Amino acid sequence: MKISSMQEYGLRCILCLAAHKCDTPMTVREIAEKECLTTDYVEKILVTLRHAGLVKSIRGVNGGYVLEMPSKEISVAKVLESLGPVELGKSICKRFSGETDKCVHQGNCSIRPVWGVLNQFIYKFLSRLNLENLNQSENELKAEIERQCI
Amino acid sequence: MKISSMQEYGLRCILCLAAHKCDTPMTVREIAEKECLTTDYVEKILVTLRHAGLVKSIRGVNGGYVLEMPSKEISVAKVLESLGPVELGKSICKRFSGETDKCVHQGNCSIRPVWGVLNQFIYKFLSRLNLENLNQSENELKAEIERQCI
DNA sequence: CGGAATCTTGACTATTTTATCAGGTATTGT
DNA sequence: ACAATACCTGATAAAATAGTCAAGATTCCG
Repeated sequence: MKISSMQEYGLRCILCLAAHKCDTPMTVREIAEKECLTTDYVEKILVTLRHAGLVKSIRGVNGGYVLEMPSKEISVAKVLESLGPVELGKSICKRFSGETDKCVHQGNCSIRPVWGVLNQFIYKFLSRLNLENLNQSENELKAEIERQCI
Repeated sequence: MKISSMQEYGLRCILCLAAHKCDTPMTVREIAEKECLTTDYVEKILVTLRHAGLVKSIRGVNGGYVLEMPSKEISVAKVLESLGPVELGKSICKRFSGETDKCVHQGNCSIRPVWGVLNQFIYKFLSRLNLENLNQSENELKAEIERQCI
């Protein structure tokens, strides 16, 4: 059970933009240096985020990337979704091994509700969190989440 | 965000064993047929489950696999854990990209609590569920989970 | 005993996901 | 205009995951 590295790194990159207070856009190189990633990889991630409408690019000298909207309006769920699937069991029930072209449990699958409930919780949780929330110290955030969610 | 196919298929296979009421063990072939997987793949999965002490094998003619303990005592969490990681962000904070040998956010990572809370919820939830619970119709289970968990 | 049924193992191949590379295109400042 | 800066794109390489194959070991039964 894991998130893809694109999702994790993408979240970090966009968080970089959210934390960047200056008016000037942030270049790919700056983000890459901050996160210790290669510029090529950061590039790729940002292109995906741009296609999802979460960041926008400014070309030319002094160009770079900025958030498309205020950090408060960008939920973690949106960021992760744009970089890959967020639901847990979804892909499995669509991939089938060899012999049949539909899930053996089509009619009655007792595993489905397990993923269902988890997905619902995960999605709700990630939708409530936005980049502004994440833009505070680890301890503050932890406290806030625990107060709010448990 | 996804579970590995080994985890999904492994859960299905051990669920097969749990649902198998006869005294005789179930052969790899029978499980494979029921789940529409190849015998080789089922084999591989069962070996893993055996190493985790969740099933035991009986060799020779009339052999096969049986649960190592009553289905009530086997939690879904244990099954999934034995087949791969269950925690979400764990592997990411240990994999690093290229340039440094430790996480850039070591000291103060606001993403960590996000995975932390999710992991805690997921783990609790999957620990409460056992194979006996799953061994009922989709609708019954769904009702039970929703009553209990939300 | 001897062979059929069944598990056991490890190496191998295929597919998907990650990450890099290199060459291209757009924009801006001077 | 033009050179510098920075985004854009598609091909390719590397690594991880998924799935297959083949030969071996163990047990049962006649």
